[in-house]
Amino acid sequence: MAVVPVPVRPVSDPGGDSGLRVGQNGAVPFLLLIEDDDAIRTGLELALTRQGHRVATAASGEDGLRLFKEQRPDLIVLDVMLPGIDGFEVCRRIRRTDQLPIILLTARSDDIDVVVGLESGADDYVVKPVQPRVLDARIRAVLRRGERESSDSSAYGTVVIDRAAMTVTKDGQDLQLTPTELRLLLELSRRPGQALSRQQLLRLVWEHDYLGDSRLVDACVQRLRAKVEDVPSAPTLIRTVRGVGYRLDPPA
Amino acid sequence: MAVVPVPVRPVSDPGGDSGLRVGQNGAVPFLLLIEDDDAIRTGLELALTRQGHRVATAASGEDGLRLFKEQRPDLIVLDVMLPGIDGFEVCRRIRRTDQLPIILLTARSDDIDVVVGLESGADDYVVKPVQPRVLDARIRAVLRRGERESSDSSAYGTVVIDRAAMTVTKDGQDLQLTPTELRLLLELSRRPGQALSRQQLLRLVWEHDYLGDSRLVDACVQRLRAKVEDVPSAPTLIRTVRGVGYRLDPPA
DNA sequence: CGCCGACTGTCACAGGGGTGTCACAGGCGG
DNA sequence: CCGCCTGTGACACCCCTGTGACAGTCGGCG
Repeated sequence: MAVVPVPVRPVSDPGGDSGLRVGQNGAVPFLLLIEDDDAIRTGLELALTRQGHRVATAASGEDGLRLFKEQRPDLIVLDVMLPGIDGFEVCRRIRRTDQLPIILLTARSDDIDVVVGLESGADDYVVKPVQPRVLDARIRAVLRRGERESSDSSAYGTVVIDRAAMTVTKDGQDLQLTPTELRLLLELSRRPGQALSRQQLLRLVWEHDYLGDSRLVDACVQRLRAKVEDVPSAPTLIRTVRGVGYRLDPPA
Repeated sequence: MAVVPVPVRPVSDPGGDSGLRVGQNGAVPFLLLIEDDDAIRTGLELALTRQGHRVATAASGEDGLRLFKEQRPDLIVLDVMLPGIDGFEVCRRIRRTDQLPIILLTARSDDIDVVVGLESGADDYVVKPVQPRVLDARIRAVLRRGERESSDSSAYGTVVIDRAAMTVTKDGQDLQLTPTELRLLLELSRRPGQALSRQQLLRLVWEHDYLGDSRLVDACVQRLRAKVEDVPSAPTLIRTVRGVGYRLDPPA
């Protein structure tokens, strides 16, 4: 029986991405709000700005498309009922070339509209009236999804852990970790800076409660250090916490 | 773990066709539906199956988590009100280790719930009662984000995969791949650089959940390597990820 | 300052498990 | 009827892994 020992990334979210994926970690999201109703537009702009976004606004589909091309926002909040070209069409035109997240905003709550909206390429569909904090939550959810897909690897100095490829590289070249070593490193890297006891590591990596004392964890840590550390005898990544266990130090 | 009274149905397959549906955006989505209400669960399972998904179901949070670990679905539809651990908690636990899309499903439409739900890591939040076609549209919208826009042809060194022509060439001349070999290579190439477990590959290429251990995948990989690799005994394209499965390396 | 105990690092080795490989039989279509 | 593809089981090999013993190190205490 071939038990898969390490969590495998779901197949539906592939590794790299070729589209432009803006909105980095930490950076302030830059939104484009396209809405023709002055009151709603101003109100939402204010609310979203308060919640920490940068907001550009447009009052028509044409303006919206133009502004989109100029400014390259991270996300678009798009009203459906617009004079001229409507929201669905704006959405489709943008989707012909770009992949950025689009949230449709509408007063119509017909199910068929939801389906049409989502099929024209939108990522979410929100019905007015909407609480600003709800819209904010949905914006963050959509942005979060994008970040997840583009960055599923973490770096510790020159050591890079790629969870999708299930590989660990150091100075760009592949470290040939064994399955157990990889699991150990993945579990440690899931909680950077946090000390994990041998007991915890046994449960997490070996999946059995082991009360007896053996040098199992130590031996595996040693082998891992031999591959990961610059100077295995003076480890800087996988630190020993005396009396407790081990801890993976985040990069300085 | 305590035995849960409600039986867990592993997988229901949308009947009928099993042709080469690798052409466009790939395989049938595999969903996990976690919902304790029998009527709703059965209804949604039927509806989603009709819409072309493969669906596994669970009636409690515990069952859901267990099934999730076993089956590795592409997406989870998760009821919030569950006996035992609730949907929010299930969501958070899954998010501790995995990135797959999660859609929360609930009868409560309080704004605060939406915010809490999305912040616990969900990708979308749908209020019951929901039209199956709306849920389907939202599922597809969420999955669409994760799909890499795969071009019609991609090159891996001297090996060129032409999705339109459904041919694979090496150094310009046609490799006569068998249907299964072709599907395997196409599935791998849809996620370059991502390690896929044998179980995932069985689901994607052979479309059945096979828990027993046979050398099926290995044998097919071997045959594929014999045709694709320069030195089949030292593969550079289809790499083995020990303890996990296989991975198609993107060109350097 | 030095001793002592407890904890940790290190290593070699034997056993086991995962993977590559192959041959064969059944299935399916030409 | 024939040939190709495909799934299966067997088998060997190699690497991984757990274990125990021992040495080295750290901290505490007198």
